[in-house]
Amino acid sequence: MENINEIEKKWRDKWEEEKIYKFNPHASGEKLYCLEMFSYPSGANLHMGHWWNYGVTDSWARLKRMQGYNVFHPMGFDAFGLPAENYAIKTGIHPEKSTQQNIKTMERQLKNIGATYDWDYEIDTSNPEYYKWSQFLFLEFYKKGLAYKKEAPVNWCPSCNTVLANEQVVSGECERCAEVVVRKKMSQWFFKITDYAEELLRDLDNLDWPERTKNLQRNWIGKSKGAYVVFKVDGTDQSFKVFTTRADTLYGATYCVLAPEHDLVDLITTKEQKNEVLEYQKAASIQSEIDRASTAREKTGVFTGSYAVNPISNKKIPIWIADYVLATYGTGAIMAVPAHDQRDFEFAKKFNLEIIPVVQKITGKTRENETTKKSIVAVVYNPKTSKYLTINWGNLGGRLFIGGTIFENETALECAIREIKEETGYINLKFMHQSFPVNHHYYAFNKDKAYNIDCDLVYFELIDETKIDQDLDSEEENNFKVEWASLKTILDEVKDELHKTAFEFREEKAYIGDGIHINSALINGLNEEDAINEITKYLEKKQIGEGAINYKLRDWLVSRQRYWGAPIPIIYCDKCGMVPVPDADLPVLLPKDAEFTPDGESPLKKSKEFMHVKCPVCGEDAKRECDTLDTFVCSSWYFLRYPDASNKKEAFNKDIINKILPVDKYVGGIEHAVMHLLYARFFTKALRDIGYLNFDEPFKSLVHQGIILGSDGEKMSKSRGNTVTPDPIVDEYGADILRNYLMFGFNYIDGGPWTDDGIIAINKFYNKIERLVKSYQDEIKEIPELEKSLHYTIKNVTEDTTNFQFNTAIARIMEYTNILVKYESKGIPKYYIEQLLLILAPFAPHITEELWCETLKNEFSIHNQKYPKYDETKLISTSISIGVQVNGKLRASISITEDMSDEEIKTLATEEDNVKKHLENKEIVKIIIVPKKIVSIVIK
RNA sequence: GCCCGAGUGGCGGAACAGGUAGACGCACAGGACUUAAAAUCCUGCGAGAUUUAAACCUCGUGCCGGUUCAAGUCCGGCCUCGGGCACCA
Repeated sequence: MENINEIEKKWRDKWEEEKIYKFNPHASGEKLYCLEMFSYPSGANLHMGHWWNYGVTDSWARLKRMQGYNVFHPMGFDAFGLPAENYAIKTGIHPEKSTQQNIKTMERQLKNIGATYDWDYEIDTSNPEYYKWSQFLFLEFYKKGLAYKKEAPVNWCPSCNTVLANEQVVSGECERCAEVVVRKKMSQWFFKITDYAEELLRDLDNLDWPERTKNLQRNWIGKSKGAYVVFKVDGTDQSFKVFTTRADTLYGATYCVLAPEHDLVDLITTKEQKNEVLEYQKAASIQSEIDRASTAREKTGVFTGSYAVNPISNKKIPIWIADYVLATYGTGAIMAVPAHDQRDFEFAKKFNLEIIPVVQKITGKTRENETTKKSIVAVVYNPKTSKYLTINWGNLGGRLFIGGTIFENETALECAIREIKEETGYINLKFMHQSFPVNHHYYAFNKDKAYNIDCDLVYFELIDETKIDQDLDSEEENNFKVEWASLKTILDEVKDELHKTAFEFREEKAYIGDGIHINSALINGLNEEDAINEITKYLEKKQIGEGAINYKLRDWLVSRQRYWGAPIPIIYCDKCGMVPVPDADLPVLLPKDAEFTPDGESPLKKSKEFMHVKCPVCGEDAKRECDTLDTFVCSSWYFLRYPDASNKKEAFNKDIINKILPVDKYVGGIEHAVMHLLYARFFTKALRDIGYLNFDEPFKSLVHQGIILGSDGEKMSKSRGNTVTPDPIVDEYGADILRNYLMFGFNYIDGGPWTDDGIIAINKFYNKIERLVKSYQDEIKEIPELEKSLHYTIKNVTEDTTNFQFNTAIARIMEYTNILVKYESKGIPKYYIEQLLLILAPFAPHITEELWCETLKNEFSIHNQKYPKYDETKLISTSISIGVQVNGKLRASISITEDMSDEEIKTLATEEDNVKKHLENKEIVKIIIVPKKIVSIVIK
C-alpha cells in the first residue's frame, strides 16, 4: 500500500480521537480480561519481542472484541529495577528522570503497533500513587504475619550488591547478571509463601496453563512426603529432629549429619573437635553455592565428637557435620543410612563409618514350599581385555556368571573362589568387594523343587590367566562353555534376574530400591511402603517423631539493598521496636538525594533526611528501614490495580476487581514460570485470605509465546550482533505487515529463528487484497463456491485464533483470497469483499480500516462491526473426495455425496479401476467405511 | 541423576478425536504477458524405480519393535537436541 505509514497514523489518530477502544465496565457483553505481561521501560525502541508478544496477542483480543466480548486490555510499565539505577551510577541521571523519559518513548512506540489498549488504565509501578499501595499491601501482609524479618543465610550477588530470592538464583548464578552468588548471613525481610505451598501445588491441576509451566512450578515447590524423627544427643538433654523420606530404613541409620550452620553444632561439639569443626564451618561459609551444590565433588565433613542415640535400635551413633546437608531444607539435619542412600554411602566409605543393609532386593518369584539355602554369584572381570567371565549354558539357562551353593563352615568368599576354580579353572583372583545380599526365588525343573536363597554377590578381578583343570560333575561336563563376554554381550544375553542384579551391583553403591526389610526387628519381612507405615506409627506412639511433608519452596526474600524500588514502610524505634508506618503516612517516598554508590549498603541509608523519623507510637527519634522491595513484589499485584488504576483511596475497589478478575487470558514468556507467575499466585491467595478477593487464582488461562531467535538460531543479543530491529520493517511495510508476518511465519508457542524471506510474501498478499477490494461490484449475487469457502474460512480462522494458532488462521484466509482471485475478472460481489475485510480486521487493523472506509466507502469503524459467524449448513458439500485403501494402502480416491448409502459407496469403491486391479483373484474379508473419511477394503 | 518438551520436504511450518502425510507460504524450475525488466498470472516441486507419456508401483514423519483394516498420531524400548531442577535426605 502506498504511504502506508501515513495511512496507519491517520487511523491511529482517528481511533484515539473517537476513543473506540475505551473500556466501559458496564457495557454489555461477557467480560474478558486479556493481559500481556507488562515490560520494563528500557530506553531503546521496541524490540522484536515486544511486537511478538503485544502485536500478536492484540489480534487475539481484537477478534474477541469483534465477537462481542467486553474486552479489558490494559498496558503499563514495570518501572522499578536495576537498569535505571545502574544507568544513574554511570551517568548521574536520576532513575526517576530516565524512567519517565523511557516510559514516554515506549508509550509512543507501543501506540505504533496499533493495539487496542485503553491507556486510561495505564500503570507505572514507580509512581508514588502506585507504590503507596505496594507498601500498603506489604503492611497488610506484615499485620497478618505473612511478612517477617529474620536473620538467615541468604543469596548475595556481589555484582548487583544486593540479596536475591531463591527464584532469582539460576544454577548458582544471579538471574540478572550471571555473577556467582555467595551465601551471607543477614537480617532480611521474607514473605511466607511456604504457608501456601500445598495450595499453590494443588490448584495447579485446574489451571488452563501449559503443562510444562505447571511442572516447573510443581518441581520448584518440590513436595516430599516423609517423617520427622527425633534423635537424642547421648549424655545430654539436647535432641534434634531430622526429616527423612525413608523412615523404613531407620535401623540402618548408623550416623547423623548436621548442616555446618545448624544451631546445635556449637552446643555439642566436644573440646577435642572444636578447632576442626570451627575451621570446617568457616570453610563452608565462604564457599559459592555452585561449589557447594556440586554432586561431583568428593564428600567432606568433620566429626563433632558427640553421639546420638538411634531411637529404634538404641545404638550410639556418631554425629558429624558436613556441607552436603543443607541448612535450609528440612531441619538442617539428617539421619544417614549409608546402605540405602548414595550420598550417605559415599560419606561412610570415605570416613569408614558403619554400613548396615536393612533392605534386601528380591529377585524371582516366590512359590509355596520353598527350600532355603545360601549361595553366591561371582563376577570376574579381566581388566586387560575388559571382559567378564561367564558360563554359557545354551538352552539350559543361557548366559550366566558363576554361581553355587555355600557349604557349611564356608564363607561366601571361600565359596566363590572354590566355585570359580571348579567351574572355570582360574585361580589367580583379586577380591574386590562383596555387595549387599539378594533374596532370590527360583524353581528347579530338574529337581522339581522351589528355592528361596540368600545370595551373596562377590566381585573379583583376574590377576592372570593361570588355570588348572576344571572339576566338573557329569551333569555339568557337556552342558556349558566357559566364555569371556563383553559388556554388550552381557547386557544383551544375561537374562536371569539374579545374575542381572549381580552385574548391576558390580559397582559399590547404595541400594535405593524396594525389597524386604532385614536387620530391622520391628519390620523384618515387610516391603518399603508397609515398613514406612509401621515405623511412622511406632514413632508417633512413642512421641519421637511423626509423618510430615516437606517442600523445597523457601520463603520469598523481598528486601533489596538498592535504591530504585519501593521503600519498605517500617520504622525501628529503640523503645517500641519494629513499628509499621501508619496507613495515613503512606507512601514512604523515595528520597531524591540518595547516593547510589554500590557498596553493599542500602543507598537509602545515606539519606539522613529519609532515615530520620519520629516513632509513630511514642514520638521519639527513630530510624526507617533502609531496604527497598524486590520489584517482583510490585509486579505481583499490578493486574489487580489495572481495573481501578486511578483509585486514590485504596489499592483497588473490591467490587470492581472481583467482577473483572481473574485475568481470562495471560500472555507472556515462560522465563517467569517460577518467579512472577508463582509470586502473583501467592499474592492472590494471601489477599483472598485477608479478605480482598473472592477468587483463588489470578490467571485462569496462560499462554507463553515462543522466542524469536536471531537468524543464526541463537537468542538475539547485542553482544552476538544478531538482533533484528522492527523499525526498518515498519518504516518500509507498516505495522500491520510486520504483525502479520510474525503471526504467519512462526508457530506462536514455538517461535523460531528470524528470516526476512516471508515479509515480502505478506506484503504481496495484502497488495493482492487491496487489488481485490478495488475490483468489487455492487451487484448482489450468491456464488456457491465463494459461499462455501467463506464459511469454511470463518470457522477455521475463529477456532485457530482462539487457540493462538495464527499461522493456520492466516493460511485459511489466503486460501479464501486465492479463490476470490479466480472471480476477479468476472467481478466480485461486494459482500464477499466485505466479509474478507471483516475476517482480516483483527490481523491488519490499519489496512482493513483504510479499505473499509476509503475504498468501500463504508461507515467508520470496521472494528466496531461484528465478526462474521459461520453457518454450519453452508459447509455441507455436495460431494466429498475420500480415499480407498486396499489392505491399508491407498489405491484410489472416489467422490461421494453425503446422502450415499454404504452399499453405494462400496460399489463405487470396488469398481474403481485401480482398486479392481488389486482385488483380482482375492477374497474380500471386509470393507470398513469411515463416514466422510475413508473406505478400507481388507482382502486375503 | 530426576522431571518436562521436541524431532515431519531445500526452508518456515500444516495434519482438529488413529482415517488420502506435506495445508498455507518461502526458495527453486518451467511457461505466459513485455522490446526488456519489475510486477502479475499459470504449471511443477518428498525420494526412488519404470515409461515415449500417463496411469501406476516401492519407500518415506529421529531409530527398533508392537497394537490396528489403517499409526506422524496409541503402546514398549532406544537415539539426538532443547529446557528446568539438582547433595532437597
